[in-house]
This record gives sequence, C-alpha cells and structure tokens, in this order.
Amino acid sequence: MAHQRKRSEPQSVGRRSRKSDVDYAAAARQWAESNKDGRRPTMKDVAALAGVSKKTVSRVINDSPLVNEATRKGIQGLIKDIGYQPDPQARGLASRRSFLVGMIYDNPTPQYVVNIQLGILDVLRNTGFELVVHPCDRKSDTFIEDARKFIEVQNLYGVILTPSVSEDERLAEVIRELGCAYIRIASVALDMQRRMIVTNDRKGSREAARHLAKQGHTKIAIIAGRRSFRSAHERRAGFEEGLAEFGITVPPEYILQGDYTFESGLALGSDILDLNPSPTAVFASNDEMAAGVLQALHVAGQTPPDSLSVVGFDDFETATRVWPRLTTVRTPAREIGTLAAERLFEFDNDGAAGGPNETTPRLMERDSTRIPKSR
Amino acid sequence: MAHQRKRSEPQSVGRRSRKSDVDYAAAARQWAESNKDGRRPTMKDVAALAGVSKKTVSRVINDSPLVNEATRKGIQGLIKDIGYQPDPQARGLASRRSFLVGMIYDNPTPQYVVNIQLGILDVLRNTGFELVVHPCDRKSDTFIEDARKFIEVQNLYGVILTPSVSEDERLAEVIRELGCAYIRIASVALDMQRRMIVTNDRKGSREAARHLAKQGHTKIAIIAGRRSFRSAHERRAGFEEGLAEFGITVPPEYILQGDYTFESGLALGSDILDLNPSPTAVFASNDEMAAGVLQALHVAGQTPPDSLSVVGFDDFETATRVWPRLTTVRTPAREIGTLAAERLFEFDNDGAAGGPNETTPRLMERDSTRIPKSR
DNA sequence: GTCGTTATTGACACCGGTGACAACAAGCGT
DNA sequence: ACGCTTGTTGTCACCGGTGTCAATAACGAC
Repeated sequence: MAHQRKRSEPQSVGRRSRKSDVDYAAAARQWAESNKDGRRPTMKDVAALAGVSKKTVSRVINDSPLVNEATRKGIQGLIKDIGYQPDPQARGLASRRSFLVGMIYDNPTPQYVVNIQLGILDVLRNTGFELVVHPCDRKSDTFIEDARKFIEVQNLYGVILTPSVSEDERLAEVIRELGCAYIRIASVALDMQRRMIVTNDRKGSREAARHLAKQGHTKIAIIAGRRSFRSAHERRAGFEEGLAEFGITVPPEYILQGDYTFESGLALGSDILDLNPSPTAVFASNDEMAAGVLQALHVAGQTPPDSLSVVGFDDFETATRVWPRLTTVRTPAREIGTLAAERLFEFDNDGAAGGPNETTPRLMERDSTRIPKSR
Repeated sequence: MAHQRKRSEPQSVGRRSRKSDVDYAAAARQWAESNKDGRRPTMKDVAALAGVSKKTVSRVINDSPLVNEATRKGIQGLIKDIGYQPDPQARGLASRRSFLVGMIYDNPTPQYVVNIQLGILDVLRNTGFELVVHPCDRKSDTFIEDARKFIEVQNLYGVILTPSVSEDERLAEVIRELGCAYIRIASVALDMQRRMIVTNDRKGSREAARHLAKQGHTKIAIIAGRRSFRSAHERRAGFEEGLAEFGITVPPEYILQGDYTFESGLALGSDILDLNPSPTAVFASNDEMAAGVLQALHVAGQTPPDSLSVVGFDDFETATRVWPRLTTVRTPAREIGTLAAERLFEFDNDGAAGGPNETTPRLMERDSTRIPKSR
C-alpha cells in the first residue's frame, strides 16, 4: 500500500516555507461561516482547520513541549477564536483521570462547609476543574466503601478532606491505594506535610487563654469539644497551655464535656452557673457551644459578660449575631479551602517547595469578654 | 468471509437449552479468581463472563425492555457479584449526557446553600449522579456565559437554580437553548409549573402578620428585602395582606428598605427606635436582618421583645442562637432541595403527573414576639 | 556524502461505553 | 410453505479525546 503522505493541506498550500504558513485567522473565519448551526467544535475540527493532526492539537491543549512554537501560537489563537473547549469526559476517559475534585466532609456546620467550598472554588475557577461535594456519615459502616466508590467511579482528580473525616486513617489509606491525590485539613499534621493543611487550633486557643488571663480572669472553665475530634483535644490543650503561661490551672470540676453542639453549650452553660466557686470566664471550644452558654445566661436572667465572660472558637457568622458579640478565635475557612486546593494541584511535585500549608487562627476580641467584676 | 457465529461460549457450553443456561455464579467466581490484581471490571468483562455482547449488558444497565427476563436477571446478579460499575465518563461521552447535576447559586447565605445541597444529595445518593456546585455572581457581566460554558462543557444532566439566579430569565433561556433539564427554585412561579419549586413566601409572611395582629400589635413596621429579589416583594406583600385581614395598614414611614444583610438590619433597627410614634413590632424580611434588629435593640440598652417584637423569615440556625430566640417563618431548605432534585428527574415526563412542587412555610413561634405592653 | 541526533508531527489503536441497524429465532396467519 | 411480526441479540461505527511508537526533516559531525 502506498506510503501515506503527510497531510495534504500544507503540501498543496505551503509553498513559501513548507509549513507554519497556514492562515489561522482565515481558518477561524472559515469555521464561523461554515458553522451557522452553532455546533461546538471538537479537536478534530481544530485539527482540520489548522491543517495538523488531532494529536498536535492535543499537545497544544496539554502544554506539551513537543510542539513548534509557531504552530503552538497559531493553534492557540485558533482555539481561542473559534471557542474550542476540550471535552472533559473524553479527556478523562482517554487519560483515565477526570477533571473533578471531590470534597468529602462530615462536618455539619454549614458556615464551615460553604466557606471551604468557596475557597476551593476560588482556585478551581477557570481551570476547567469542577467541585463535586460528598457529605458522608462516619458512623455509617459503609462510609469508607461509599467514599471509595465515589473516588473510583468518578475517577476523581483529587479529594479534599475536611474534619473530622480528614482524621480517619482508614479512609486515607483507601485513597492512597487508589492512587488519588488528596489533601487533609486538620488541626494537627496527621500525614506527610504536603498532604496536610493544618489549622493549628492549639495556637489559636492559646491566644484565647492569654486574652482572658490578661483581663484578670483566674477562675476559668472549659467546655471541651467532642472527644473523637482531634480539634477538641488541640483546643483544650492549647487553652490550658496559654493559661499555664500565667500560672493558671483549670481544676477538673471546671472542665465540662461538650459535643460541639449548641444544645450541649446551652445545657452546660446552666451547669456552670451552679459551680461553686463560680468561674468568671469560660472557654467554649466552638462558637455553637459558646452561643449556647450565652443563651443559658440569658435564660437565667443574667447579662453576659457581667458575671461570666465567654470565648468561643471558629468565628462563624453566628458569633457576630449573638448578644453580646462573641470574642472568638477565627478559623479562616475560605482561606483554608484555597490552600487545600492549591496544594492539591502540587500533589505530584515530590520534593518541590510547595506553598503554605498552615493557617494561623487569630483572636477576634468582641463584647463577650471583660475584666472580671469581682476581683 | 464466513458468517460470524454467535458467541462461542454458549455454543460450546450450552447444551441443555441453547441459552440462559450460563452459570452466572460460576462466572462470578471465575472472575474473582482470574482478577487477583483487583482490576475494575468493564462492560466487556461482564459481557465475556455472561457470554453475551457488550450491547446486551448495556441494555441491562439502562433498564432497556429489549432484554429477555432470564438474561437480565442473570446479568444483574453477575454485575452485583463482581461489583461492576459502569464508567460515567464513557457513558456520558457516548450518550452525550453526563451524570452530573449542577447547582447554580448566588445566595450568600451558607445555611441555605448547604441545606439545599443536602436535600439534593438525599435524592442523588446511590443513583450514580453527583452534585457539582457552581456559585456565581449575577453582577458579573460574564456570568451567563460562564454558566453556559459550565453546563455545555460538563455536559450536565440537569441544573438546579436557587434564588436569586433562579429569577434570571436570560439564564433560563440559555439553559433551555442548551436543551438541559432544569428546576428553578423561587418564591413564585416564573416558568412552567413542573420546572419550578415554589416556596410560597407570601403565604408564610401572611402567617407572620396574623401572629402579630393576634397578639394585639397594630403599629407594625416592615423591613423589606433587596428590591431585586422576588422574595422581597412576596414577603412584604404577603405580610401586608395578612395585616389587612385585621384591618391594619402599614404607613409608608413604617416601611424601611433593607438588603437582606445583617448590617442593614442593624442599621435599620436603630432607625426604628427613632420612629414616632414607635411601632410595637417589626417584620424583618429575613432572619439576618431580624438578628440585626435585635442587636440594635441590645445596643440601645433595650430588652426585646419588651418594647418591640421582632419577626424574621427563613428560620436559619441563627434564629435559635440569638436572644430572644427569633419568632420566624421556616423555609424548609433541605426539603426544597429534595423536591427540586426529584422534579429534575421528571423533567422529560411531559404531561405526566409529577410530585409536589410547592412548599408551605410554617411559622415558628419563639420568644421575640409578645403582647405589646403599651396597649 | 553518510550517519546519528534532535525536533516535530502523524498514524492508529484504544479508553468504555452507546446508537443505529442488521440478524436471527420463534410464533402466527393464511 | 411463505411472509410478516415480535422478541432478543449482535455488529460495527463512533463519541472526543490520549498513549505509543513510527516517520520525517533538519542539523551537525566525521
């Protein structure tokens, strides 16, 4: 059979320099004309118009270095002119990797979830990647399998895990097995540094402790978070460390076990009122519980922070809605989402530098804390 | 060339009845053995094991009626046994429709967004469909084009639009052009009934009005929502209708223009204190603004609802966190999400019945309203 | 002038499904 | 026996890309 000749186009047209003399602009115009019915162009169309093979267009799309500069420029222009966009499904099918990023979460706090999403999307915007959300229930005994299927079937490019699923080692192991990129957001490093975004809750609650200590509080109670959450431990430990700097210790009866819900804060808040001697301040391990404490005080007819100062953690919107406005430690959720997404795309840069992977919480001083009256 | 014979498998093995005597269970075992390395099975594998063509397996997957019952049962069992899951990318590529549902939103309220998402996901779970979130900015002049690209490039199965983008007719038109299924969530019917989920805010705020009227309020102010939002109009109109039933009208100076933000509620809340004669109650068109009003009262040293009753709308979590707990109208966001997703899958059932597409808001009586003191 | 090397490009099979249509068997009417 | 219908299944091309490897041209060295 006859040796196939190169593309006929360039051969017949190309007289000056045998190549790269294709008029890309003209090709674009030609497309506009011949495509009155608004069909979306495919790589084949681009290739035909540019007088090259699909593979070359593919190389341009994927920023392969194996393309002549002039050819690349021309094709890029053409692609832009006719508005070609590669089909992620076809791309994914052929390359065995989709253009979807998954976010797996079990945290029920809407503020946190949405802000993380927004942060991730800030990075994904205009990259061709999209975000698929996947809430899960860690208590379900199929949750690992469900997550596995999710990642496997959707062929995810990568996943971002938020607390507390991010703390699950079995899940992390499954994801590793699948060879999927991932970033875990948590309050401490549980994995290789570049697979983590650490929120450093400990440092944050240390700030909170110092703030109360400086105001002159010495009798300070703690409402701890759900035991199974790593953050609960970090926040409490950090807080106690902060107090220790001022020589303050928290007696056992001042340590109450909450579960991060508003309801637990409400209940424990009224328990605090029965404590004898009464503390003059309380650190609630998150804003929800802090809001519960404030409400308990109101129910009891008190006007915080007069008799009891309250500090929260997270700085969710609620913190500024309640009265008095809550002094709390800000967890920059949106920024965390952004960092996570950025790091996700650096997943394969083995030794490489990589951007920041830790955030520093910051104390937001508002109205729920004050110098203790009885002093 | 020789007439191709049917699959060789059945012919050599099948002696009893020439077909459907394939031992599917044995085939499953065989797969388990020969696949020690844990490769995921493809349709080809299933077909080979079942002794049929890929197309037949495809028919089973897609619930085509063109399959013999016995064959179907057998293949279904086999699929289950070896854990086959069709690849959504390949499926989408071939059928020109993906298995992704998009949620387009511009509402910044996290509670709402997350709950709608959860509602949608309740329906999507285990259907093989996934949810892709797509926040947008209606003020951006490329937002329509962005949304179009999103839908087109991702080949979305359908999209769910939440307020206020759901009210954008240009966007709706673009989606129709693309031939994409869609559901619009809004406070009034803006489209064919089965393309809408109507929240009926009007009815909800009527309840709120009746509640205040029954308590004996007559001097009632209104804080309206952002003008460009349809809900703002509905909520205000419904509220005035409700009052009208009791012969109460709201004078112009009692109608304040808010924009649905906490900050506007805070500012307008202190404005209300300057009103003369003072109203004894105020209807804020959403909880955020209502929370702002409460805070303004606290700042002014008042103890609501003593001098001013406050009613909100939405019943987001914040409503129960503030003090006093907010009397408000519940928007069942999660349920709305569920309904939207359900209707989305009925998009093509032209005349067919279809499930419910309207939700009824419900008044939640709490502590921010009381019988007016001065009466 | 010959050969190896580098730069650039293309041919072709394949990813894992679906659509269109053909093929074949069984059942039925005449 | 024949043609037609119905039920069931298969063939083959194709969806829109990518991976692998071969092909070709240009260049420099010897």
